[in-house]
Amino acid sequence: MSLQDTLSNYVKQAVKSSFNIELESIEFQATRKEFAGDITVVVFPMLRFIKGNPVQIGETIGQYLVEKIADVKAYNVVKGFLNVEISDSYYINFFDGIKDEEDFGLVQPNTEDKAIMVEYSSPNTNKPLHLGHIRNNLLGYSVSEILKASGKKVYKTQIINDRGIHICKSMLAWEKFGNGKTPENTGLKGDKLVGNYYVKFDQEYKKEIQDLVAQGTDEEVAKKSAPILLEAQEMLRKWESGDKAVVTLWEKMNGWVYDGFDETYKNLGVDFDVLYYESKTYLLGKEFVTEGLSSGVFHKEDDGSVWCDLTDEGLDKKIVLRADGTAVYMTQDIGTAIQRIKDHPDVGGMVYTVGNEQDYHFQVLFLILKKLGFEWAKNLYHLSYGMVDLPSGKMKSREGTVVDADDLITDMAKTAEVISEELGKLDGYSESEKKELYRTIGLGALKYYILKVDPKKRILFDPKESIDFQGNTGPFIQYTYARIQSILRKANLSTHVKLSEVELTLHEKEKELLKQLQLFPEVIQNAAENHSPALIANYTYDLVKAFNSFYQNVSILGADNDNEKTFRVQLSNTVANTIKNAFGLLGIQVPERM
RNA sequence: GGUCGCGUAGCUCAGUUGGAUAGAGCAUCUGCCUUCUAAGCAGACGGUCACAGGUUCGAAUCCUGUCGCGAUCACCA
Repeated sequence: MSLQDTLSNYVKQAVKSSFNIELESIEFQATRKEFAGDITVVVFPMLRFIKGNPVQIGETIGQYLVEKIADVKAYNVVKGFLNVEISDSYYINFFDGIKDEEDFGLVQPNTEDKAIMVEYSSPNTNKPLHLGHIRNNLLGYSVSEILKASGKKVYKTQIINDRGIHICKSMLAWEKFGNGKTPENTGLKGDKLVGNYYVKFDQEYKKEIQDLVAQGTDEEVAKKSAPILLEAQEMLRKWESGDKAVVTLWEKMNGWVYDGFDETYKNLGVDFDVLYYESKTYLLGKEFVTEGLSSGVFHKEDDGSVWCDLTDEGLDKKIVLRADGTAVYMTQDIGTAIQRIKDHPDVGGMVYTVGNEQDYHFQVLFLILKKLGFEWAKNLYHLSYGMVDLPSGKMKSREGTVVDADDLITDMAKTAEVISEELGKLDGYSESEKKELYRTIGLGALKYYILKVDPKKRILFDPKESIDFQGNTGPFIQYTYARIQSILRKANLSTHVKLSEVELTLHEKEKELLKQLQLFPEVIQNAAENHSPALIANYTYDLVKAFNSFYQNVSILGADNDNEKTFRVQLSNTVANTIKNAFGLLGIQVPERM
């Protein structure tokens, strides 16, 4: 039983015996630094039930706790706050329990529980990944890992948007202007090559509009009648009817893009368990529209289009099938969701990592699925995140104002290299070791920078200002981990002392560290419930701050006696493991030296 | 205009179920490298928690309104 539960029980008993009142719950908080004590019972909420002076009530409870609980050393009351001091032995016992647990805080997946499917990335196959995708990927991957660590089975998935007019645009431009260029004969990454033709299409399209306008055509008409656009639309029709040549081209170019994406995913350190392709799912969902029609969830307009009326829920009407009977985005998403559950019957809920511009879409989608009567529909969560904007405004791939994912990763490694060279700590390492290290540090900086902020908030990214490596950053935490490894290398950890059987007085800083460590399992559960890697990042930073303060002010290797030394080395080791576990949840590696 | 989200130090961000005097980093300034890695530590400076009401023992946090920023309101995806 946790300390808080124990205390809670005894506080209730104290109130029962002194005031003859049954309290349902007790409020706790960490004691502020300026007061003596470790944990604080807030008396104010009890005033609702107990009439009296909060200080007096606090005193009464405090006395009871000291008498009944061995680990409660002392107490003091300030206004309505009962500060309770916990004995060192409690912390030492706790530490004895976890110090050999490599996986402290992480829970094995419970196979009884329903699994969760997490969708993220979901790119279009006509252009390379950019900074916005990086945020998406890091969030989705990290939330998956956090859910796993909280005891859930997780499937990582994505829906690849491999069809549609935008794909045809790059295909058409390649056919017209590509001159047979391939990733092989140009050395270009496949997604980059294809992306170039998407930009090329847009340039041609704009040129044609200009020409038409110059000839006296109305601009709006020109936008719709530019020959290259008509050609692209024709290509889409051919694709949909299964035209051999078009489909072959489509397969070839998508293949290039997938190779490019795979490389980026690998560099980013993310992966997927199961893939869905829009080309295979876009026709799904229609049968459920029919079903929804008969059950009255949907209704048909005179022109044949099918709608879902959500005005009772405070939302609008939403179209679920076009008048010509073809599927829209919503139809496809309904179908895909149902298909996923069919394919994976153990899944009981899904998380969609998609930008906040689609908040409304997912609100409607979830509601429709609920109305269609699916049990799992109540366990759907839209992990909505803010855009990553540049100082110049939005990123637009067509206009080339994007921060490319691959370039950014390379730049980060380069910055790590410059800083490392300045500090000159890596002398004696081979070039390949150094290179690997720069990558780890650069990626650590990038990932932490993105994940430490609340997903809901939009991020302003200034490419001119490089991401920091000092302070609340990934490299700072990685650095602390590397330093602990250095301690462990120099200390001989062979002595296995059971700390609870040894006389040991805790230093103030050590106690702070232990308190911080204790929180880790709780933080993981919290992060899983809130789908927020930021909680893990900020926790890790606090832990590292506490360790650094300890490290700087307390000699670890030069302790007064062997027991003290063993304890401090073990404590450092446990902190290192916790950092590693926490960073694992963020997908960040920790280097042994740096 | 309707709906949703955000607004905390000069900048970037934390702030648990409403709790004590609002917390970090960057930047600026002061100390600390002959001791386990100074990508560090200790400290100083910096706040009308956008604004105005309300709820209560107590509000950055909950409610209402106003302002600012963003997103969204397609038979696009």
